[in-house]
This record gives sequence, C-alpha cells and structure tokens, in this order.
Amino acid sequence: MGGTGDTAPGSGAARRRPVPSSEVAKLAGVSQKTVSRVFNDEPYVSDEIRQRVISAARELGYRRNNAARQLTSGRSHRLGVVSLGTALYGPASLLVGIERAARALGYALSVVNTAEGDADGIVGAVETLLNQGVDGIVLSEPIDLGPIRLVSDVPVLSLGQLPGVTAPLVITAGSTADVPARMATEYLLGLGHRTVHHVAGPQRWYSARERAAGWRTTLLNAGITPPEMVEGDWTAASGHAAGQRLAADPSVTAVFAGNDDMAIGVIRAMARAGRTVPADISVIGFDDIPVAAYVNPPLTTISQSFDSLAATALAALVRGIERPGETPLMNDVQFGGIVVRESTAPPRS
Amino acid sequence: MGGTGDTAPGSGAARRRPVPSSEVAKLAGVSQKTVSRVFNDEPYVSDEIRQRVISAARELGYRRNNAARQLTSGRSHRLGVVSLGTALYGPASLLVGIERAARALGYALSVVNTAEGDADGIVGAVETLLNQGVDGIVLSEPIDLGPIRLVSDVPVLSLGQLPGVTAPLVITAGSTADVPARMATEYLLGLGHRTVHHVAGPQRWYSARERAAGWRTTLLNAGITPPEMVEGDWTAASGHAAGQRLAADPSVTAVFAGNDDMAIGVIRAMARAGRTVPADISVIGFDDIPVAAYVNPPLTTISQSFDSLAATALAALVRGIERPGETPLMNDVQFGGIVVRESTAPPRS
DNA sequence: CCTTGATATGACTGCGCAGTCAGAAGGCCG
DNA sequence: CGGCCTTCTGACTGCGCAGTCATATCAAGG
Repeated sequence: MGGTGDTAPGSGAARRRPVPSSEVAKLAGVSQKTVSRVFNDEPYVSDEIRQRVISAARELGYRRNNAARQLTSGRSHRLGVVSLGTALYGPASLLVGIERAARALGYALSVVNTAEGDADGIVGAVETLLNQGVDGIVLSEPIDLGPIRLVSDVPVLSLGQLPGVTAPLVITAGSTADVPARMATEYLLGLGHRTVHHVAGPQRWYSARERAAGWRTTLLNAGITPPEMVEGDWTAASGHAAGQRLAADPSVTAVFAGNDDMAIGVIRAMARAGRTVPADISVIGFDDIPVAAYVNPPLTTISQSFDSLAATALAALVRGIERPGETPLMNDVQFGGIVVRESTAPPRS
Repeated sequence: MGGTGDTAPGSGAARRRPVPSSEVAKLAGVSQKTVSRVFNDEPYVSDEIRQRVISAARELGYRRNNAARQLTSGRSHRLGVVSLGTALYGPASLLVGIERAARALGYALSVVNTAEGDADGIVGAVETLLNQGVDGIVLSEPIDLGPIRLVSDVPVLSLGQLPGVTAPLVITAGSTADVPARMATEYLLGLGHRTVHHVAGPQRWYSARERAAGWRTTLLNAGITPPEMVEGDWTAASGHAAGQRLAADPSVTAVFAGNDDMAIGVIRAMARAGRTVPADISVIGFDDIPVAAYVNPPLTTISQSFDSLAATALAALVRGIERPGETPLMNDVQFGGIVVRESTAPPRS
C-alpha cells in the first residue's frame, strides 16, 4: 500500500508577483491613498472613482497585503491557538468550535500543537505565536507540565484552568467540567448505587482533574468515602486495563469514566470478565462521541457543547483585544448535559 | 450545568508596545542594521558587538516583527490549511500530522474550515488564506461541491484528488485510498465470502469515492458484479441505517464500511436484527479509530499513517515554495495496512 | 460677492525590517 | 610604503499600506 504523489509543475498560473495598490492607482488614474480609501470603505470617495478603482483592482487581481496592513495598524487580526497534538474527540471538537467562533468574529487562526511530553510545551508554543504577531492567544485544554511562568504580551483565553499566566488580560473559561461530572455521579447514585468508581483521565490534564474533583465532591457530599480512583490516559486501552482491575472487585457496581473511549474500554473488560453492562455494572462516559449511541450497549454519557463555549469565550477575548482597558464580562455558558442510553441501570438486588 | 467564566484584568503585565530593533540598537550603541545582522546570523559581526546586541535585546524584550519581515522578504513562513469543520477521526488526525510536519519544516499554520454545505467552500477558504499572505496552501480532504475553478497565487498541496486547481505548483498526494480499500475487499473475499457489500462515505468526499472505487475494482477483477452500494455520511447513525437495510438481505455475509464509525453502526444494526458478527456477517472498517480494538466485537479495520503522509507531502510542498521553478518529486508513502481483529471471519457453511 | 462648511482627492510620511552600498580599520603582499 | 583584500559597521532606502494634513471644488448662507 504505497501512496503515490503527483507533482504537476506550473499548472497554468505563473507565480505572478503581487500587485501593490500603487499599480491599481496608476491604472485607475488616482492616488494610492484613494485606493486605500476604497478598500477600507472610507467615506468621501465619489461613486465614479470608487467604481474605477474597483474595476482596476479586479483587472489586476489586486489583493491587499496583510503584512503591510499589520505593520501600520499593529493588528494582525489573527489569534493563536495552543492545542494538544491529538485527535481525541474533545480537543478536536473544541478546535473546530474555536475556528468557527474566530471566523465569525473576523479573526484568522494560527494553530500550534504541544506534545504532551514536551518540556517547554505551552510556554514555547506561546512564544512561537507571539513571534508570529497574533493579537490574542487561546489555550485549549491546557495540561500541567509542572509550574510554569507564562508571560504574554497579548490577551490570553484559557479554556481550562491554568495557573501562572501573566498577560494584559487573562480570561478563564470552561473550567467547570466538575459540574457535569457531578451530574454523572449523582445520576448513578440516584439509580441506587452505593458508590461510584471513577476511571479518570490523566491527572496532568486540568479537565481530568476537574472531572475527578466533581466526582469526589459528589460522593463526599453524599457521605460516601470515595473509593480509590483509577487513572487512565483517555484511551480505550487504558480503560480496558482499568476495567480489568475493577471487574475483579465484586463490590463495584457503577463506574464513571473520564471520557467515552475509556468507558468503552471498561465495558469491554467487563464483558470479558463475564460481567454484564448494565445488569451487573453501570458505566457512564463523558463527551458523547459520535459512536457512543451505537456501541454495545449504547453508552450513557455527558454531552458538552463546545461550540457555544468557544463562541462565548472567544467573544470575550476579542472584546478584550479590541477595547483594551475594559474588562470584558463573560456570560455563563450552557454546555450540555447527561444523555441516558443503555449502559446504566439500577444495581441488582 | 453552566460554565462560568472568569476575567481577570491586567494580571500583572501591562500591554507594552512592541520594541523595535532601533531601540535595541540605541541601547547597544550600534546601528539598527547591525541588530538586524545579529538576529539573522549574518557574518561580519564581531563577537563583542553580537553579545552587546543580544543582551540589549533580552533586556528590552525585543521580538522581531513578523509583519515587517514579511513585508521586506515577501515570505510569511506560514502555510494555510483548508480543513473540514469536523472532529471526525480521519480529518482531525490529518490536521495533527500536518501541523507537526509544518512545524518541523519551520512553517506556521493558518487553519480555515469549510462547512460541508458551504457553497463557495474551498474557493472562499483559499481566498481567505491568500489574503492572509500564506506561502502555500494545503487542502486537507477536499470534497466535491460541484465543479470549481480554484486559482491560487501560491503552491497548493491537495491531500486527496481535486480537479480544477490552477496554481504555480499543484501537488496531489494521498490519492490512493483505493489501495487500502482493495486490501479490505480482497481480505474478505480471501476469507471465502462470495461478495462484499459496501457502506460508503458521502460521495462528495473524494476519499469516499476512492474507497468505493477500490472496492468496486476488486470485485470486478474477481469477476463479481458489485452489489448496490449504500451511502452513509460517516456517522455511526448512518451506518446503523445502512446496516438495517443490509440485515434484511440474507445473502449479505460481508460488509466493508467506509470508516469505523459506520462499521460500528452496521454491527449494532446486525446485532439488533439478530445477526451475529462475525459468525453471520463479517464487517471491516476503515481508519482504526482508538476505540476500534475495544468495541464489541473488536473491529477489523484499515489503519492509515497520517503522519508520514503529511510529512512527505508537506516536505514536497515546501521544496516547491522555496525553490520555485524546480518541480519537487514526492517519494512514495507507506501508510498502513489491515488490522485484523474479531469482526471478520469466514462465512458460515 | 465673500465666507463657511461639506465633500473629495492627493502629497507626504512612518510602521520595522533587510538589502545595497559606502566607508573605516586592520593585515598582507610586493 | 602604496595598493589591495578582508573584516566590520552604518547610512540610506524601499517593501505596501494607512494616518495626517493640505488642497481643491462646490453649494449654501449672509
């Protein structure tokens, strides 16, 4: 299975050098400044001249030079996103939501990934973005790689808790994965389970910590001592390993997994160990990945709405960028809830 | 479940205006040009001055202004990526691979998503990117929204077939999803199945067409008339619907799904219809998503290596950008193969 | 008729950097 | 010692745009 690559040379278009506004001006018989006026929709340009400029520009294939615009205005209209280099459903969905929101606000996106093991990780990624001249920075699902001292010249939006950030403006949003985690745990308790076990995501991820915290708090509030938590790495494989350990303990009747992949791994391990889901054991996931409704059994899970989170948070960031000084307020976000399917049930007996 | 947002005002750092190289020069007691020399690692700068400039720059927090550099050099060292606005595993993985490869080559990434339904879709996205001044464009998994006339001023890399592109250089790579699709089909025939049914991805996607073509060709080569293909939309839900139709036909013994999500939907439908996988029906997927090994039954599928595809293809693109005129050759890529698990077996009897 | 203000256009300039060229300082050769 | 090359540094300039300010035109008002 080799993939072949075709390279076609100058397929038609020669690489023409870009056309500056001065050439448009010459063709239209006006000054360069007037061309600039037309393209910025400034008033005080007669309709006739406006039309002449527009058609001259079209004829020459004029395109405003962003670098020059940025040089004069000091604004690039680009946001930098620091993302994890992963195709996990949650982070990937969040990125899609961020792009959509940014574009709606008139901003382009520069994306830099940080490998999870990368030492200078987030700090280096931010540095890269600052060097590129972004107007603001979005930290999507930051993870803890040890205490950091992150200094940014531009406003920062952190989608997830992240201490140690210094910037003209710091906005933190989406830091409440503990709320849905509570819902999941409460739901299982409400079904009659004595306790709920947790297969957690890697605790370097702030989102994993928040989910674990929500689970723990709920149990404590109910007067239950939280059982030992099993830590996975978001993969179904780690969920499977965790499931094998939990299957060996006959007192386990309900499991809250930190994401759907791990939940699927847990269910698989239970099946292998001869324990039926949900009759013997209830399992609830987190994310509502697209296949969640079609695995066997269909997975009860927590659904989040990344789009509205991204839209709300980015709107606040952009306000902070465009009106320095003001502290933008962020509205609360509704971001989903529990989706009950067939992997959860009241305990036996 | 509301998410709250915190906005902290000037958390420490004032938004200092950027420091130009002339200020560094003044502090170091040299000319602006010498600062430029130091930062471009040009020869003919004495060690003493070099050190003085470097420490002056550090002291002031100097950062080269990318817009100005781009303005003089004409190069932004940024690539534009046109991606689908989707968290599907394939496209998301490809994006991760592209980012990794671009960074390794010293390029930053601008990402624009096209909604699948968006009329001016790819063309508009490319226009957006050209306006941003990217040095090259990557079309990741393009889809067919009708005949297009896409004109780019900069080299274009298309990861997937896409006719109608005019640019100084057009590279097409990854256009051979038909090869793995052949492998999948041949594998099922090799197990003894009389024919193989196909649950295809949406045929607007070139990758879906290529997979369907590979399946069809294999059957024809084996002297088998391809049965009618069922078209899904990549989701498990559509796979489920397709599976219900296929389950009603007792002659169906083997199904090749265009991706793993649909395969999982098919398996679910089969289970509902009382047909066991793989005893009654074999199902093979495509992508090898992370949960594939842990669903019930573990899914036989095709695994692709997006990283090596992206690395090879982007290297060719960058060569094309940096050495205009030359036509870069692209090496063949090995990109994975079949992963046999438990959803496939010889037919009954 | 002149003044005032609104409308319309252009000349000039600077954003920050790197390319070009000029020149200074030092070493080597004949 | 003069000529010449090598090494080092700076002045000047332009990239393409938008901001500032000056100017020109025209209509309305006194």
